[in-house]
Amino acid sequence: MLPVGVESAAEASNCPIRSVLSNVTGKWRMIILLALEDEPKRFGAIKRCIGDITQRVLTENLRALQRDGYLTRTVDPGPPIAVSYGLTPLGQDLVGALKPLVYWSNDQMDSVKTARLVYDREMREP
Amino acid sequence: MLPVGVESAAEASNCPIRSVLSNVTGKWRMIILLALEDEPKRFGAIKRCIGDITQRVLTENLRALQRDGYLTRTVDPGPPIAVSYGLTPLGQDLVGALKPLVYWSNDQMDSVKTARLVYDREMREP
DNA sequence: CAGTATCCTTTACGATACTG
DNA sequence: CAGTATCGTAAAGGATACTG
Repeated sequence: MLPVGVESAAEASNCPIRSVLSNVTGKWRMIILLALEDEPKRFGAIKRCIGDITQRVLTENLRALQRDGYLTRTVDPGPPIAVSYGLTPLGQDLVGALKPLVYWSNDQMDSVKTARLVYDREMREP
Repeated sequence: MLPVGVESAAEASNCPIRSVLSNVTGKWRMIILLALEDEPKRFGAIKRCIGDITQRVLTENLRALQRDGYLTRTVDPGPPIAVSYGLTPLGQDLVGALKPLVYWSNDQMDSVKTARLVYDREMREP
């Protein structure tokens, strides 16, 4: 396996997990990427598709994904203005690598929830 | 693909990404799981292996991973006390699903860093 | 429609000291 | 050795209002 440790702060930028993967994790980024899997979508469509994300946070996360090269941003000045976001080839590749993990999460959701119940019960009173 | 949207807060607990995967992401959890891939390790060994994590944060994240059923915690009361952490079968399975993504991050690290440079240059002055 | 701007709360993390 | 306790900082996110 690849090494997971670093000895200096400078070295952390050479760690793929710290420099690449940590930027895809977080609460919303995987969800946004998956929302664009099938076809490009406009800002409002992405927001409605996800449901529980605010406009400000969606904008912020779209920018970060665009910066890392996963998304394209296409502006059709209207009026009304229409901005469309789509996966780049790199983004499509990432989603491909991400999907096994998403399916795994779906398959093991019950196991994880059960584990939490057990832990919370056993740890409450010794 | 699985749906990524929710319409209520209660519904979010049925979303595998929100309820399972989001708990594995974050700055340290994948790194900790990978550090235990080959064999169980004691607390101090994990800390040395990762390098740039504090004792408090390591404890916190180990607890969370244990709670979700990915880690076992075995205490050998000393003195001196020795606490060993290892992957459960569920945890091993998760690491298996995680590795393709880690290798992908390693392979595409340069692409991502280049994308960031391009974005930062182009967005500085229009 | 697709953002910004502002304000506020929560969460994660870092640093350090102390303990069975 | 493997924590816990305390304190402070920084990043992420939520709510709401405003704009070209």
